Amino acid sequence: MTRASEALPHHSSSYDGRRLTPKALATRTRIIESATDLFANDGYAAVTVRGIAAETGLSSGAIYATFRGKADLLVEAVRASITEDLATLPASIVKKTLPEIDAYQFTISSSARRQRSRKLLLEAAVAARTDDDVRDQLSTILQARVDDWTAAHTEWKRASGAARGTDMRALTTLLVSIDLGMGVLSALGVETPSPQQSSALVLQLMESLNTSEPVRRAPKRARS
Amino acid sequence: MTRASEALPHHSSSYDGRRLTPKALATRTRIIESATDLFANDGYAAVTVRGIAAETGLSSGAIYATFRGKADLLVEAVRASITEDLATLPASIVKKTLPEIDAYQFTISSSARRQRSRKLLLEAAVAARTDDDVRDQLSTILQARVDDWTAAHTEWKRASGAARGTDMRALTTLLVSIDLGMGVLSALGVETPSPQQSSALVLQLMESLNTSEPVRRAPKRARS
Amino acid sequence: MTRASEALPHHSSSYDGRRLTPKALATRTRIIESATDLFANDGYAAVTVRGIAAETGLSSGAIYATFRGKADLLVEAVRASITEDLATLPASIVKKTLPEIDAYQFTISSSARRQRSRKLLLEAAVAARTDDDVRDQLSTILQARVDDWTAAHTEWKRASGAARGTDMRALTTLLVSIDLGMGVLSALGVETPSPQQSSALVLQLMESLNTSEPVRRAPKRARS
Amino acid sequence: MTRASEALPHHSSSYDGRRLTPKALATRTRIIESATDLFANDGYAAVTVRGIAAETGLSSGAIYATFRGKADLLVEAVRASITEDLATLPASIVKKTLPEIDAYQFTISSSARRQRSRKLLLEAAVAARTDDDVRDQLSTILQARVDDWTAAHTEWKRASGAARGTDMRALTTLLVSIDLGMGVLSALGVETPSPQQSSALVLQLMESLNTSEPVRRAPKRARS
DNA sequence: GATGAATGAGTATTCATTCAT
DNA sequence: TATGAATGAATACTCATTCAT
Repeated sequence: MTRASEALPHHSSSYDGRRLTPKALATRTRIIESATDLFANDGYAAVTVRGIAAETGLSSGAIYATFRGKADLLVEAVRASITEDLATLPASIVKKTLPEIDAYQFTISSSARRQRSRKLLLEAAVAARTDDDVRDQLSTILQARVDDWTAAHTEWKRASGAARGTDMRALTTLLVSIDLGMGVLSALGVETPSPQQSSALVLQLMESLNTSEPVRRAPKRARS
Repeated sequence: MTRASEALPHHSSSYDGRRLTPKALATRTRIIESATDLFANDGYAAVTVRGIAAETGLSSGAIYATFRGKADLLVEAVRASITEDLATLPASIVKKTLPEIDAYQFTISSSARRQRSRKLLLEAAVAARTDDDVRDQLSTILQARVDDWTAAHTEWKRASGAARGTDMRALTTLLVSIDLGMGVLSALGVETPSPQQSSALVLQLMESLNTSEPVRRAPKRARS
Repeated sequence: MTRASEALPHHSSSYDGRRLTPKALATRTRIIESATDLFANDGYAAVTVRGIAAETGLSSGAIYATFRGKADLLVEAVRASITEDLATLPASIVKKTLPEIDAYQFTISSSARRQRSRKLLLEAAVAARTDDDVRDQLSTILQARVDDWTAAHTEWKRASGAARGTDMRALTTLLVSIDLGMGVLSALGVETPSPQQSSALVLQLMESLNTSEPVRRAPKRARS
Repeated sequence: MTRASEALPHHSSSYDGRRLTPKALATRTRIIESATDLFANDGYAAVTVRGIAAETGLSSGAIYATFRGKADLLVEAVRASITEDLATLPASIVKKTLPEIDAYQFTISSSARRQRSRKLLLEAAVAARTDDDVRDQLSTILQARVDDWTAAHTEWKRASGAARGTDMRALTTLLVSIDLGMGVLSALGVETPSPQQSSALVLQLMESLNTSEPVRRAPKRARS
């Protein structure tokens, strides 16, 4: 009876996709794409809602009919970006060993897509520091991603018998950190290693987990 | 595009320290300290020049007598923070091996000082993305630091004969990235490994550079 | 200056009721009812056309099929409210004397219906200050009501021989003013007299018109 | 030590006047005067902060250096208006009896000053309905004024022995209501009595309190 | 009749920065 | 050096209204 559907725009944008007119969904997608580009290139703070609207070919009001506001848009941009990232690898995933996959991530790390994603995450991190709501949402999204990746590494550990004594969550987080950290350095104008170099180092780290004793127990004579 | 670029006669704040009355220097230091705290805690964008002034016990106008503007203040805060970071370790540097020092960095990575520094750098990175002038200055400051650290690793490589075939700049950058990347994850509300875990992993990576063949040449059969 | 003045073909909403399908009439009535509630409770400025639509179970577009716009809705809400007010008393009108009726109005002045009406009129008054079209329409509606009431008092004066020298329009207006003025005070958070007290004072005023000489002629020695 | 004086603009504007640079005070007064005019003439909702600034010959930022915002400005405008109203009568207050003073208020009720004040109060009342903070502040200001006036009437009652059985607060509130109510009618485009007529009616009401028995006790046979 | 996606004008508010004192 | 009053540009967000379907 109460068709509050219009008055209170869905705005639970967190998971939507269903319950949206095809038209509305298309608009939503278009807006997210524009927003992602702008946030990543110009920086969250410097981007204007009007700018996003213009880029999308809409009026600023249209943005607010679909998203709660600029912050919500950022969160959704991150969500979409993460989702897309995951959907991008599959092709080679089955055929290689996990360490190779990890290393592969760095090989492609200079691709436009990956860079955009990394920049976006950087902007999101800073926005999250000030906006609790953003932080909470991003936390959920990203933690889930790390969890998935951790599970993959745990499975790899079990199957290969490698990395005895190494915490897979720590390892996974560290790998993600490297990627993000390079994004920070890059933003700061510091030279970062080439994809090949990063990739090689990461592979080396992963390999070392197979052979060497867990460092933890005998850090002093580890090399003897 | 470059904002704070107009050269005002009385401050080339980039390298100052000389040419300032003790009183002025004290004021300058106090301002930087307040600014660093605020930028790190509340975020660069959210911090107000007036807020910094208030925190320091000055009027906003007084800030502009010492710094070119908010952006300049950020750069100087980073410079001071970096300088302080370096001055903090020395004590133990001579007595341990480089890998242990690297690992040590992560051990103390949860100290208030280090966290503040990491947060500041995160804010700086994002600000640098929008402000070319900031980026240029920070680039110089940080590149120098990485260079120093790289030199230390290169020396270690030479002395220990370890890490054949590994690019020391890449390694150094990677180590710094891990630290910064964890700062990003932390800001995003994602759990990060404990200092012990990070430290152990890093040590393991460093150790592996001694034993194993350089991964680069034979990535496919690296573990055989 | 006159905003809602453009004459759209299908609604001269001013006097409608005829020329509408039963269904349309029902919708119209429902909308007015919702609008009245919202305007009175939340204030004209704070109420949204979409909010009214949602409350009514319609889309905002539907409102515009029936009313020229928000302002028109306000006018119609007032018209309906006034009409209803008049229809509410009749029962006792014949049995009591006019002064008693006047006093009675204040007795019931705290009823939900009366309060809503008073609040609506307050909002309307302020809206009318800015919107000439609204003002003109409300003026017509309300002036007519005061005229009716004035006529009743004039008849009473003639019949009872009371209130010699007193202008009945002035008296009527004053009685209405008291009611509205209390609404203003109430909105301002100022305590207003109880219905009993107001009622008693009004009755006393009316009574005084019977006994005392018209004050007008001898204001100076009035109390001697 | 903390000179937060600049960072947190005084903003306790409620009672200020002291602790303000002469210059600042002058600015403050000028702003209030402009705001009062605009609010009264164009209506609170229709008035723009920029408009007030322009009228005052300042930038919009200057307004916010002195007032919390538009709402605060409204409250202060009312406070100033009330204060000024009180300061305007004194001349004749001592020489006349209270009823005559009450009546006098209506005589001058068409003066520009009084009209402006009444319009302002009307706008304030409507704003108060939506903004609790405004309501609370206005409530305090106006309640105090009614209290003062009530005290005067109570004293008059005691001294003259008049108005036995009549609640002086109720009477006072009613007198104020009449004034405000006429403002509402006027805004609604309804004719209001001339100052003379209003004045005469009020005087008559007041006089009746002297002679007649309190209506309260014998409402039923009041006309017999 | 109704829907709801889209418009786009309108505005309060913030804040880095300047400058007369 | 310091103050703090003043500037004025910049922007997120709201909402009455329209119109293709």
